This record gives sequence, structure tokens and C-alpha cells, in this order.
Amino acid sequence: MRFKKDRIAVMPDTASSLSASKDRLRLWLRFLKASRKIEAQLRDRMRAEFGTTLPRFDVMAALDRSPDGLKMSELSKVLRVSNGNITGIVDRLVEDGLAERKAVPGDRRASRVGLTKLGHKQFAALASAHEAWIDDMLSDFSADEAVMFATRLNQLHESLAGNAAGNPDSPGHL
Amino acid sequence: MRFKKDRIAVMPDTASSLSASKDRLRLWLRFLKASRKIEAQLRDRMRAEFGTTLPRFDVMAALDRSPDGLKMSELSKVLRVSNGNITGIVDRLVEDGLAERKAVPGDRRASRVGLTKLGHKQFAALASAHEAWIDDMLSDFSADEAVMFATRLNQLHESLAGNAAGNPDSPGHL
DNA sequence: CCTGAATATTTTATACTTGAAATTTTTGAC
DNA sequence: GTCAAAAATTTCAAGTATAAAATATTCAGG
Repeated sequence: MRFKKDRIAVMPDTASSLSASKDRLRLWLRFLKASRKIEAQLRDRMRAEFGTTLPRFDVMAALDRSPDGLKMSELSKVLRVSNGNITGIVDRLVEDGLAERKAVPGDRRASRVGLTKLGHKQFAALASAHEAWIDDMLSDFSADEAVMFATRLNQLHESLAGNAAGNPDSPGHL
Repeated sequence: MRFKKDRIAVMPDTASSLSASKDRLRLWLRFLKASRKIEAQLRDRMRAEFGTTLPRFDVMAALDRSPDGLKMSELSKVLRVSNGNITGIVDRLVEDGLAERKAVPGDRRASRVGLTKLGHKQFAALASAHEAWIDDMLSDFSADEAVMFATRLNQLHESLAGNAAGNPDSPGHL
């Protein structure tokens, strides 16, 4: 005996809810598994081919699109990571000559971080390789299917709580 | 003028590939964004309501399903994280009385890790809350849609390289 | 001016994560 | 039996991540 969803009142509410809950849990576990596998491969290739990391790439991506640089707090808001975290990553980028901190004229508390010439150059190579890796890993998604899934994922993201007031959305790259 | 995918030879191959590549990149970025948002909410609730973390939960989930316990190397394989990482997480679970290491009779190198009674009890509460949180966050996915997406994600996972030889798949929970 | 609230950032403490080196124990070839 | 390879785990160094406390600076009233 099988239950069909279009037969009403055959399956009690609780049983139906339970199975939906399990299905959603399974969806999340698969989601996480795929996401981690893709991230692991990206991390390995970043390391092997460019000697860098994903967090550094994310910061560089944000800076590459901002000709005038970003303040530390802007970086942390755009990338949605903590302030203290950004400090460390930017420190290392500066040590490597890929980024620089410039004083903000009217405000001695803040500084503006931007990529150096070398930073922009390295990011261009990184971004190009990154796009190719993704294209390869997701190659069994057609362009149409990719657009469809991306749209659905965007709806999911919108529906999730935590879009704190004053956060208009879309930090751009991420 | 618009291009349609069913009109052949209208759009040169290179242009078509380029846009597919961008579509897949966008898909990946949305994917990552949604995944991170869900993880962030789970982490916050784990912390706020149970004073624990996602990595601890993952380890406990693996142990909860193994009555005889798991060796450190088995844990690290199942969860796909490094050996050294598991050592630290299990250390802290042991400190908190949630897990215990038992010697393996014939082999003084290895030990078997299992949940204590308290560990099993806490995990039951954790798992129940976790499933409810996911059910809430993914509530705009119907059961059918969840199954469909999970299937597609599984195909994606299968298609990704890195399923090292001798790794039959499916670590169970994750 | 002065003082307290707000802002920008860094520092600190703790935990997670990896990859690689080190340690201990087992096992197999001889 | 000995000894080197293999296996199980831990230790280590470096980087990533958070939350919370500390520091420094700006700004708004009074």
C-alpha cells in the first residue's frame, strides 16, 4: 500500500510532516556534501597552482572590484565575516605585497585597503582559473539548468531570515 | 536581437561557452551563499541553545550510529576531515564527558571512540532540534522538490572527481 | 572645551582546519 | 629473530573563524 500526495486525508498530517522534514534534511545533507567537495577541490587547486587560499581569493575579489579600496568594516560586511578575521587576512596580503592600507584623510581610525598592481595582476590569473575550474566541475549542468537552479537558490536565500535591516543585499561577487 | 538555444549555428561556439561558464559560476556563487547562510544559522543556534558547535555535532552524529565506536581514522574518513582535526574535537568531547576512548584489545596503536550515555542523550536533543531548524529553513521546498534537488545534487557529487579508489561512497549521515 | 556615545579597528581567547612531521606499534620479508 | 615498511595516532605550524574586550578616534550636546 502506497500513499500518494494528491489523495487527501489518507495520510495523517503528522506522518506527512515527518517525511517532508526528513526529505528536507536529506536535501541539506546532500547540499552540504556537494558544497564541501567543490570547496575542497578549489582549495587544493588554489594551493597547488597559485600557493594561495580561498579566503584570500575572496578578499582579493572584493578589492578588485573597488578601485578606491574598501575600509576594513566594509570588507567584513561584504564578505560577511568577522572584523578580526579580515584583519589577519589583509595583514598577510600586505606582507606579500598584494594589498596596501592607505590612510583615510579625515579619519585617523579608518584605513582604506586596495590591491597593489601586483595584486590586481595575480587576481586576474586567479579569477580566470577559478572560473574554468567551476565550469569544469559543474559541466553536467547546462546553461539553462544553471540559470534555473541559481534562481531557485536565490529565492531560498531571500526566504532565509537574518537579512538584517539596512542590508539591501547582493554584495556583488559572493 | 535574442539568441535561442534551439537555433543552431546562430551563436558561435565561443560565445556560447563563455555564457555557460558565467552561468555556472553564478550558480556556484549562489550555492555557496545559501550554504553559508544556512550553516551560519545552524552554528548560531547550536551555540545559543546548546553551547556546542557544528563540528562537534558532526562527530557525535557519526558516533551515535556506531554502537561499537569508531577508530580515529574511521571517523576522519567518514567525516572527510584530517586526522589531526579529529584528535582535537574528540579531545574536547572527552573533556566534557560526552565521548570516551576505549583501548582496542589486539592493537595498542588504535583506540575506539564512542559516545557516553550523556553523549547519546545530548545528541538526541541536538539531532531533533537540528532537523526542526532545517525543516524551517527549507520550508519553501515541498517534499517533492526536496527529493528532486537532492537527487540532482547526488548526481553532481558522483560526477565530481576525487572519489578516491576504495571509497565506496556514502558515509551515512553526511 | 568636555564628556559620553558611537564608530573603526585591533587584540585576545578559543576552536576548527589542513598538511606535514614525529611517535608508537604492528607486520611481513628475510 | 631482526629490521624496514606500513599503519594509527598525535603533535606542530600556519591560517581561518568567531565573539568579546580593548584601543583609539570622532562627534554631538551641554
